[in-house]
Amino acid sequence: MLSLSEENHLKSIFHLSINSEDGVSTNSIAKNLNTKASSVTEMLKKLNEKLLIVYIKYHGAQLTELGRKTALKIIRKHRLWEVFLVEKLDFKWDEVHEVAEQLEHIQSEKLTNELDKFLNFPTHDPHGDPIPNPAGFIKITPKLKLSDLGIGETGKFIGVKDSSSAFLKYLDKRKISLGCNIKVLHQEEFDQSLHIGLDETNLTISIKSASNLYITKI
Amino acid sequence: MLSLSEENHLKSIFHLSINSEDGVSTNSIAKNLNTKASSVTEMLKKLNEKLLIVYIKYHGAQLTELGRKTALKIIRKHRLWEVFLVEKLDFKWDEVHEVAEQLEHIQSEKLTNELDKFLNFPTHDPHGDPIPNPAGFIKITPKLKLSDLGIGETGKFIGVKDSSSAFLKYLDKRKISLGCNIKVLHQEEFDQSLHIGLDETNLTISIKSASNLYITKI
DNA sequence: AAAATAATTTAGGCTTACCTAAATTATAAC
DNA sequence: GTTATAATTTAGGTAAGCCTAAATTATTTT
Repeated sequence: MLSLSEENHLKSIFHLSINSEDGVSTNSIAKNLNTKASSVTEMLKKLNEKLLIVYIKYHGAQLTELGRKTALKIIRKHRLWEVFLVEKLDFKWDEVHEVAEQLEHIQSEKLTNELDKFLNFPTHDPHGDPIPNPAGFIKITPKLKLSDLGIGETGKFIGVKDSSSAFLKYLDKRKISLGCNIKVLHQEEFDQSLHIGLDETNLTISIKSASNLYITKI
Repeated sequence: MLSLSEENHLKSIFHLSINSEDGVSTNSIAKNLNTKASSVTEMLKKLNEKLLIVYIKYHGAQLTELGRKTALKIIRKHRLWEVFLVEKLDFKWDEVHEVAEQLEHIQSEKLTNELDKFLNFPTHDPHGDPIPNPAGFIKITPKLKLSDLGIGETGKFIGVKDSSSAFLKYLDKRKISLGCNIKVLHQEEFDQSLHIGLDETNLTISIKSASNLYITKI
């Protein structure tokens, strides 16, 4: 079993890996975790010993397959809890992170899988990020925005990019809620604003708003 | 903010206080937490400093009002999570404890109170123990068993004493589930078994089973 | 390519929360 | 009320996870 700090380092390396082909640097991890480089070095040695990363002195760290799976299991929990908080406990999308950071470390496979079932096996968290399966498998697809759709296409609303309270209120007022289907009906030439069709109503949103909505094609 | 270990010590002292008028002994806490007396002594000094307990060398510890409230807030979380696990995630009553031990340490008042609301403000956990309110207030009432009711009285089923899997299956089969109302219709003189009325059906249960069911009078 | 700068690691400390063994105090037995 | 026993505390040590400052290695500049 991994310590809280080990888990956090793994997660950090995973997230930082996405935008970097080779090893993740000591400094970037330190910045990410709000800690010092020397502390990170220590931890990298330990994770290397445990075969979770490959660490070469002065050349950063890379996750092994085991490390990747382990990180994704933690991320799975994080994202499931985020869905729970938003869908069941009325948290706003910008309030969930801090709590999910704690909940992701709870150790109980049964808990995680039952939660998954209870939430009806969600595929994405409220920020539009995909939820790994129990084995730590994830299908990486580029995040699609509503503004990426062509006329006539339909997308399922899975998350927001900017989760400012102003934007969330904007969505609330227009009854645009997580999971609803949005069809792009027409685009204004003048300002690129989009006419969209929701379950019941049609409405117009700015291109700026549209590029703030993550969707999956249907 | 308290550390995990501080929280566990407080909780332990609270539970051990119930069956002892004066201070809780160092040894009993050590036994309860699976740790050594010397470690407990250290912690008692610290909790005393923080005004959570009154600790007198060689004479054990007693919770202060602050310590009691603090302990009860942790216990509130523990019991709410137990309800969640049983009611929403299909955990059995004997599977919840280990997970609730972890969940009780999550820090977020919003989370706790939203969970409470989501669960519809339950008054008791699946073991029949009362759930403190957000301020850490609890009404201590002796645990009432179904076997304590008189003929004609009705109780709400709030928990079990022995949560062996055999007994839980017994309840399942008879559709006796948490929260249902049970009316005592008649008692056999021969073996003291009870005829009881459930929401829909009537049935007979042994006195042994009846004394294993915690209820609140209605 | 040497020098300057930046990144990283090492060395050595600190705190928390444990531990064992020895010393001290309380309690029970006589 | 001593004495034996049990409970508790103190002293001193360990591991994890953090830190600062100094030393080392990489990288960038010139």
